[in-house]
Amino acid sequence: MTTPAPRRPRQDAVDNRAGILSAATTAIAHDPQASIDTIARSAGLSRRALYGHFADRNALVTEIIDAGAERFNRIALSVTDPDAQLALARLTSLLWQEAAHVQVAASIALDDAHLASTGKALAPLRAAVAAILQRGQDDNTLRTDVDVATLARLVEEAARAAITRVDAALPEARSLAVRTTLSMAGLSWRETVALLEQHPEILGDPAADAAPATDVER
Amino acid sequence: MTTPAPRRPRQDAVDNRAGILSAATTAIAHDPQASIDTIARSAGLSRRALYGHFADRNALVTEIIDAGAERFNRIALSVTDPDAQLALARLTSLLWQEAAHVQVAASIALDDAHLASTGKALAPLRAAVAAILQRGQDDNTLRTDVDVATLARLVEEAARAAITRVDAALPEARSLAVRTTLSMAGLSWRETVALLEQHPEILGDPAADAAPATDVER
DNA sequence: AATAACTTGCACAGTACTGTGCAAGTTATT
DNA sequence: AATAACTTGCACAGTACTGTGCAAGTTATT
Repeated sequence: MTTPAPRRPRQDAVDNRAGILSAATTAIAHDPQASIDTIARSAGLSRRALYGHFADRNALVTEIIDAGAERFNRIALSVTDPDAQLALARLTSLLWQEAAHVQVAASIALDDAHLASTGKALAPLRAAVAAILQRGQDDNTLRTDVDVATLARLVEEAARAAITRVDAALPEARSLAVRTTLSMAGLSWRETVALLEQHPEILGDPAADAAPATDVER
Repeated sequence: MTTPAPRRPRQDAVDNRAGILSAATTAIAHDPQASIDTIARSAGLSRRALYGHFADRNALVTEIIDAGAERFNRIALSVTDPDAQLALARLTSLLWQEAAHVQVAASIALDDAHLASTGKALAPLRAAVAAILQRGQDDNTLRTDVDVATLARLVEEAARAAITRVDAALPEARSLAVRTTLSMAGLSWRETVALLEQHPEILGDPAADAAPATDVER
């Protein structure tokens, strides 16, 4: 006998799998301990069907973490401003756009059960942040009263607070996240406001082209 | 028949009750979902005995929240500096001393199950913080690019981050908590360092009376 | 010394899950 | 139209708890 026809997965199954991941992302962002039943039902499936797509809860959570982490790490690599203040501002602004996924990371990252795997997945992002902060300390554009490792943690927490504890629907939410992060990095609020006025493209304002002194490479 | 002799509780029972509260404070700070068994055993008692002192898990948690909140609220009332920057610095410094209790509050406050009761208990503290921030915005000594309510949340999160995410055993932990809070309130890190140099008593350093210009950088 | 107060250990009922097996259905693909 | 792939619903075993009752033991207080 030959190999049994290797048919590829049915389209509805592919969609359902994606639906589960999406539902789980939302549900877990809301409550890291959301039950399998809650997730399955909010994806329009039975609990039993979910186990046809994921071996167990951990497999599902791991896949969400990895997917989210990959987006973050990709963003981190895309930020290349030599100026540390600008780099930190741009990174925060870009990450904010991924708010839904960031919230998952924020929730799971605080969950002891997955601390280790989350940490590994986010390593590139954290390395990028540490590099930016180190650069800023070296040329004295960011605070030097805290060592880089501690500063990285504080900046991460500040960003997390701004993203998870402020209504993302507010028009100034994104700007607030950026200003919060820069505050934690040592700038006064006036410096931060001035910086963002000089670089309106950081906040992705489409009507910001006509701004006075915009001269940043693309 | 007369009333059955109203004897007061035995000393060992009083001690055990206090021991449970103390063990629960520590355990819950570490993990808000710590089980009754874990708490009872770490207090050196059986799970069954704990139920002799508290009706259920909620009664225990409520008592911890209320006790912690009372300490915080008392501290908040004791801070009377007219200068908003100083007031915020002193408040943070004093609260930091209650680290163990702060950590419980930090953990429980993030726990949806007790969000409401924690909020009610901490209302006086939050009102005091809001008053300080409002004062600082009125006389332009704190940032005015964020409304008071949002700023209060961000400052609270910054303090929480500095207290829970940094090793409290480090000698500079307390100073760090204060600097973090002031950063979030809009000051640059240099302004913060200067403020603390001018008011060494805020950090409660006993040998800081004569200190002219202690270098904070390392 | 007497005794009320307290603690322990065990059994038990209840809750809220996770993960698996299986038969009976439904649906996409060939 | 045939069929492999998928989903459902149900039953079941297992885990990790919470909270209660009760008998037997221990300890502080009178």
